[in-house]
Amino acid sequence: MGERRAQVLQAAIELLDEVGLDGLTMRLLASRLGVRAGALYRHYASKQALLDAMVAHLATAPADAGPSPDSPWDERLRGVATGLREVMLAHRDGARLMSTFHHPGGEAVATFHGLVATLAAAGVPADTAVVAMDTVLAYVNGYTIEEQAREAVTGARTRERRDRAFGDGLELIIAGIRGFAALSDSR
Amino acid sequence: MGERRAQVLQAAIELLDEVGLDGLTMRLLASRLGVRAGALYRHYASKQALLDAMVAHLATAPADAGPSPDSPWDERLRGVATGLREVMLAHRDGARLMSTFHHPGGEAVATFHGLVATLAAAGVPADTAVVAMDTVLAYVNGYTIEEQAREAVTGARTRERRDRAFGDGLELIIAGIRGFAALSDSR
DNA sequence: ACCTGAACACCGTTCAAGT
DNA sequence: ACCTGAACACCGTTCAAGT
Repeated sequence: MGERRAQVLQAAIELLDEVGLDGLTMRLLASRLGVRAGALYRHYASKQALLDAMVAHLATAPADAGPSPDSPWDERLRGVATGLREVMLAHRDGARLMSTFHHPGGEAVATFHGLVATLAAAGVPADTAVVAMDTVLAYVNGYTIEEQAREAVTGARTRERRDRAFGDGLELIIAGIRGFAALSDSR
Repeated sequence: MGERRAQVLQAAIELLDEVGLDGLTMRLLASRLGVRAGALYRHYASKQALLDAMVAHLATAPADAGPSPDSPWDERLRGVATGLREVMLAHRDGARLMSTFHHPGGEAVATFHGLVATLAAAGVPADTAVVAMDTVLAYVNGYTIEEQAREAVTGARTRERRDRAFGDGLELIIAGIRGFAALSDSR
């Protein structure tokens, strides 16, 4: 059934990479599919619904391939953070697309809670574990949105340099989490 | 000379609070001023130029009133971070507006370097100080963008709760900076 | 100096009607 | 099931011409 629907979604993602989020137009997308704009509304109720579907699809991409679930919490946290950034960087304006509207897609909630549980098991108090996750996610979103915004204007900065800068900030936050954990450990 | 120009800018900011960034239209703005859309282009070369002017104006708002420049670095850092969030929260879609395009407006660069210098003077190695600032700014941007995005959809969460969550994450990062500083201190 | 009128090249969305 | 044609109510932007 949702055969054509999937084709529309894929074409939309390809078009995103070509023209960016602002250039992504129902009319242009329709012309790529050899169809008039109105026809798209048979498959998606609105442009917003299509964008939501794109986010959902990109978020369930290669997913993790991160460290195994029984690795130490800091390694798992690094895996989630860099994985999330990777997903965002995989497509033009990916960070802006994903951050603008994400009622966190089900599976994301699961890994979130799983990681919070891991932190808690590793000695981080439960509420601090939640703060830690929220902080890391805000950092990743903020860093990557800026990264892609710059990219569009004044290129420069190799991927290597950006990876290092991102990792440095992440280590800073991890060190903070460790400090909090140690603090409540020795009470 | 730039008399009318300032009126246009102010009307644009008021309209932003009323209708949000997506509702802010050259035609609607013009009608608020009792004028046709084309007339606005005598004062701003494009909508983008007007948005840039809005960012510049909002960024130089109440500014800081933060702790004095000879306070300890962590207090100053808290001041800058909460001040930045405050500026963004002061207007509807403020975070999105400011993050989308900010070639950092001159004065912001100054406080940035000043704070890096303060961190360095407090024993943080110079390069770690830069990482610390970048991390804090990414965190503030990421946190506030999400905060305002949620606000538009599913209200809830009192201002108090949001302030506390923001502050908790900030303390986590500050703890991380402290750890880095102590690490290189004792080498 | 500032504005109008009118146009140009676009948008998202709807809906009868076709195949 | 899927698409066309055509419309509706919008956009940003330009530019002669008016005062």
